[in-house]
Amino acid sequence: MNGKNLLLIYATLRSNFGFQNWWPAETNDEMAIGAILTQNTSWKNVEKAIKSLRESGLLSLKNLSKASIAKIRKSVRSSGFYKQKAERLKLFSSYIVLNYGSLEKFFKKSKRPREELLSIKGIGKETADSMLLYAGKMPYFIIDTYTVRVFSRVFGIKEGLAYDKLQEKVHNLLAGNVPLYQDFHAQIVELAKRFCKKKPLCTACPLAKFCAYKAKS
DNA sequence: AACCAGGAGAGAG
DNA sequence: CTCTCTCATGGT
Repeated sequence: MNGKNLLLIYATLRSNFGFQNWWPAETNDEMAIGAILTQNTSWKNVEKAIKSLRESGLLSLKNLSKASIAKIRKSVRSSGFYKQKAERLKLFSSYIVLNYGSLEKFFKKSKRPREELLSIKGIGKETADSMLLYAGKMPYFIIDTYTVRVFSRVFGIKEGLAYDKLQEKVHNLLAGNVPLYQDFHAQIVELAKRFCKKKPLCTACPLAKFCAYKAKS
């Protein structure tokens, strides 16, 4: 794995799938809310929850921070883990609103935004990096389960490689390119959904000719 | 009808 | 530090 073949992988994905235009959100608040709701959950189920939040006027951190847990729960039930997620939305929104007033001010003023997000209960590395990359426009490459699976198969790196180490590796190879980080992650998700499953579809995979992993037929 | 989805936290060893 | 368990709805 080096900068050159990493870019080749991206170029190949992009030419196959086209620009993905992630994250599908109208506002930064909506983006951050979606990041919490999609934890180990399919995006389709998240969309229903977001729609319900919008109809209840809860699709902003300010309103979420003022809403009751019971009301939030009703809107986010379709996204699964709804009790946890209602609490997480409440905690996160309250933290941002009380300490900074808005998400935009948080990104602008926080000295160590990633560490600060990680200190909030319910915000882990992937959720934090998603918010930083797509809402904050900051260069944090997201390492999700798909990224680990795709990179381990394509480049032969071990699946156990820790989040921060793999992220550091990518950061060193693709220095601070926000639009690239954004679309690359989206492309990886698209590839994983279509081809790089547990039962892989390598024969049809656009990365087959570069990939270290070969399916047993 | 088992399996998985754009994870995180807590506890055990 | 690395497993393992829990949280839970909805689509295939």
